[in-house]
Amino acid sequence: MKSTRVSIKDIAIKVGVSNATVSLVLNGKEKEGRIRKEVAEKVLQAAKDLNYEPNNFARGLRMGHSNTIGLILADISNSFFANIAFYIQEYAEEYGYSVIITNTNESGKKMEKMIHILKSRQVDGFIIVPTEDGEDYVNELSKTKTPIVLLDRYFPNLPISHIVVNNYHASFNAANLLIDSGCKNSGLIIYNNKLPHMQDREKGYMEALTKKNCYNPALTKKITYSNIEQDISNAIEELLKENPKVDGIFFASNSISVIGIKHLLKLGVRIPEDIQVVCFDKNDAFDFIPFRIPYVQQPIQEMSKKSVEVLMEQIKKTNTIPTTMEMFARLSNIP
Amino acid sequence: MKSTRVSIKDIAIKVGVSNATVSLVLNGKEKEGRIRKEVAEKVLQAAKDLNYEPNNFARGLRMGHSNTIGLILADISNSFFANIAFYIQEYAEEYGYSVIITNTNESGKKMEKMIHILKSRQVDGFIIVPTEDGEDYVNELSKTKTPIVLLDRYFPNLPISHIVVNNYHASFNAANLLIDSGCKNSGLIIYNNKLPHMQDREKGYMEALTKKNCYNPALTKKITYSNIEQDISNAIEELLKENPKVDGIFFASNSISVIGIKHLLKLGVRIPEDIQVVCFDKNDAFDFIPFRIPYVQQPIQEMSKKSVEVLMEQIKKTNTIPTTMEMFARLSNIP
DNA sequence: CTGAAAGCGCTTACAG
DNA sequence: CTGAAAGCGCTTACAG
Repeated sequence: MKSTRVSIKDIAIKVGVSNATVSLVLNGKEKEGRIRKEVAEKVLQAAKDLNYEPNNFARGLRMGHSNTIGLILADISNSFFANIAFYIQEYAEEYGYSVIITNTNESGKKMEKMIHILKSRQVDGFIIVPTEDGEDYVNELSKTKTPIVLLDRYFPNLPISHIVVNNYHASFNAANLLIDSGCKNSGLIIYNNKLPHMQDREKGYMEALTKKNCYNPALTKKITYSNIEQDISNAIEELLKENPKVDGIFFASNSISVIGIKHLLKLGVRIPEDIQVVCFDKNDAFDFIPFRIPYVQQPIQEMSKKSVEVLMEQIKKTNTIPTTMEMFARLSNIP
Repeated sequence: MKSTRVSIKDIAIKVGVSNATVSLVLNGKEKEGRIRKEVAEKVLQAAKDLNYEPNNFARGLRMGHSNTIGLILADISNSFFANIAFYIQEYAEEYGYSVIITNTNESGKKMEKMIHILKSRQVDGFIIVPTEDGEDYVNELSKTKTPIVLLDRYFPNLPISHIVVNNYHASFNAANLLIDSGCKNSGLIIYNNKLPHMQDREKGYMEALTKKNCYNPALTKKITYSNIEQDISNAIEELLKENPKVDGIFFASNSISVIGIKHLLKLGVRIPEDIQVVCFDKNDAFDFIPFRIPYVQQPIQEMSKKSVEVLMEQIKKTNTIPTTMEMFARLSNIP
């Protein structure tokens, strides 16, 4: 079913002026073209009467840009990223940009595919939460001089703008909260991921405990995203069986937290009496528990806002050097 | 920063053939054009070497379609809709379509704006979860013969395809579950929304209770989306204060459930000992509670799949009559 | 088997 | 103050 489209030409004919005049008026450039007021008003009226909608393809083809940014998320079902998507859309709109949201499920191959789809759709820039195995694709993309901002994660070897949280600092504080609350045998459940954002979380945790002489490497459990439920279940059981004295756990991501707490509760572990828990990122489900679970609160709104700002700067200017921004997270919901 | 674009022409020059030949090869139409194999291979190789990416604007302008569908959601932060977005994207991809996801926050004005944005981006069709006050905008849009599928909600007066759940039936069953579990004084917390999907939920609940002679209109509390937290808090307090015998509550939507349960727990109400609860839609947070909460499980994946299928049919064919599809939800997680 | 050419709907430098 | 015309990059009917 093809809808009958009204073009600039139709308006021009109806009003009895040229395409150029209509285009000028419709784009609010009456002054530049010094169009007479009466003409401008007639054009506007005709556009309304005919129910004119501009054709973005023609415009984009001519102008060479789309006023669209491509957002590549690693896991849209994760509420942390869902929130990011929401805010990025809000801020992009302020600049007159739309956002095409795509999802990779932490797969590099899927990321490559999404990059292609978005490129062919002529997005003016990318905001990417890259996957662990996606460095080459991001690098390839950046070689084409496309504006890119990496969000939440980054590749240390690529000179590409990125907005991240100081993960080391956040984890360091989270670990200290456990220690200060009396935990002598804290465990960590974290992704087996070589990207610095995850490495930093592990390092922050490790160094905090080491400083207080209570770091035990056996209590750090690495899990994979692709087998998250089973891996966490195993990790927790190992932690409890091998080390019956475990009295604290730091869950190093949003999805790990949700699944981790679920398993603890299922096993009848009392939080915080038996085991104290600190999480990375907030989750709505925390409201369902009759006790407070402290968490690392990332400045999601600020991060989203900045990523749009930095991207816009890159899109507008011809030559920008990469902008790196590190934000600080703070502990929240401390009992 | 404008990236240097490679066009079909560049390939044509490099290989020494015409634009037409390149285009034919690139679109896999060698046979139609009966291009020689050697030429085709050369073209393909050159495209690779030059890192060619097709320009969707030019293609869309010429072809008159975008291979993109616009998805208008009422509340992207609601996991029910977030899931729908995920599945629709997956299924659309199978047809070679991309999805632009937008959000209205239950505002009709915002919906109007999103329709305009998506139209100007030449989407080939719309999948819309409409807002209560959005009937006129949807009606206006449908007059332009644009393919539309309404999802989850619909307007009874508009002859537009829609995929919904049989809400009456689902609520009827949910109410009966409360009754069968021994509830004599059930309450309902539901949106004050005149759209049939919500009306049906109320009606199903009401009629189930009426049949068993235990319907008490005072125990039905209407709340608004815009003031959801406060309204639910008030509704629950009223329910408990005015009717100390309340022994069951049906929360008629996903977001109502989450907030409602949170408030019940905060007030120290024991579920299900003091009050039994049934919810519309599943929520991850349910996993955090050491008891089972039954819920109406909508076939999200099927609904998403069907909405894409129906939309594709409308896009492909010139004249289709509206398709209405009602699916059945079932009660899940019954203790 | 392949090329030349028109045209999709815009915007903009240029001419008047 | 306004119009005629070129051109963005593609696809396709037509001619050869």
